[in-house]
Amino acid sequence: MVRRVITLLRRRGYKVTPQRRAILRVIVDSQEHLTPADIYERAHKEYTGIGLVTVYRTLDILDKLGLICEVHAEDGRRSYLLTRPSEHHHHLICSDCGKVVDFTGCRLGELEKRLSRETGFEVESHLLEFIGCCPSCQKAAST
Amino acid sequence: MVRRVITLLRRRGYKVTPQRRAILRVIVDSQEHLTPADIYERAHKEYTGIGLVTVYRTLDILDKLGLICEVHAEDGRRSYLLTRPSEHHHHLICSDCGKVVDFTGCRLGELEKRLSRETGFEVESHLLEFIGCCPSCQKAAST
DNA sequence: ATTCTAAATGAAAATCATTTTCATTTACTA
DNA sequence: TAGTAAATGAAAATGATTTTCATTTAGAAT
Repeated sequence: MVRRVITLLRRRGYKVTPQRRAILRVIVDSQEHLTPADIYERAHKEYTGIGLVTVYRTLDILDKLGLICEVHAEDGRRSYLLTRPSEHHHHLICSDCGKVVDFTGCRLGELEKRLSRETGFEVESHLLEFIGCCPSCQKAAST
Repeated sequence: MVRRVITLLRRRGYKVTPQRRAILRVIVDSQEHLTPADIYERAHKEYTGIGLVTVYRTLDILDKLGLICEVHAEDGRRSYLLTRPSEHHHHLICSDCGKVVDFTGCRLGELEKRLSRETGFEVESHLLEFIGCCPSCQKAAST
């Protein structure tokens, strides 16, 4: 996984630095969505010589290459998640603990067509997120 | 419209100040989505003795009461729009000029049920935004 | 009408995430 | 192995939002 991304980076003319490796490893190893600060904290343990700025810059690149994707947190902060090879997907976010579950199959093509027809917009993309309470937080809440 | 909101504010125990009236009038008079700074600027013309902080605070209240709703801008800034009485609606946002068009009828109930079944989440709400290019920006772009 | 009090306000400072700057270092090409 | 453009880190800048706190005020109570 990391190897795949590294190859892609090189092919696109980006240099592969220890910082970028560390950041990548953190993202790949985690199944959660992480804020830049989270990633910094973890990567820093592995490779001390790394700055938060570099994390931001690397995340920008990875995002641009479509290797990670941004999650809109409710408070406006951003966080990132590794893009699954399945491409087009959306998030189901727990409003309590922040856990993120991916899903695909949004079936919004029909709606998109309708909107184009009715408004004249040329639709480029969409953002779909469900907010809810995950099973373990439901359990915790009922205690 | 403004009157309706003012009544609601009073009923909920909020005081009706000239600042709040000015902010309300700005929001009701505008069909666009406005950032807190936009609202401040306009309200300030009408009622000079108003601060940006008060705008933020008032927007928080109006949002909490469901009278306005937040729009996720792509750059992470927020902006607000009067909630139409039609309730549940979503946005179609022009990536070029930022124009926002509301729409209803998202038909996500089916998907929501599927997600609940598959993940055990208790879905509370969802966020759906389409990003695209509005007719006038399309025209401008082809010039 | 006047008094009273909790709520609301504004100015300034604090926060906090993110971006920019710039001098230094480094990955990779030739 | 040397040369160069890209990458880095530290610090400063930015910009939106929030907090603090002393002062004012809306609206209830008298």
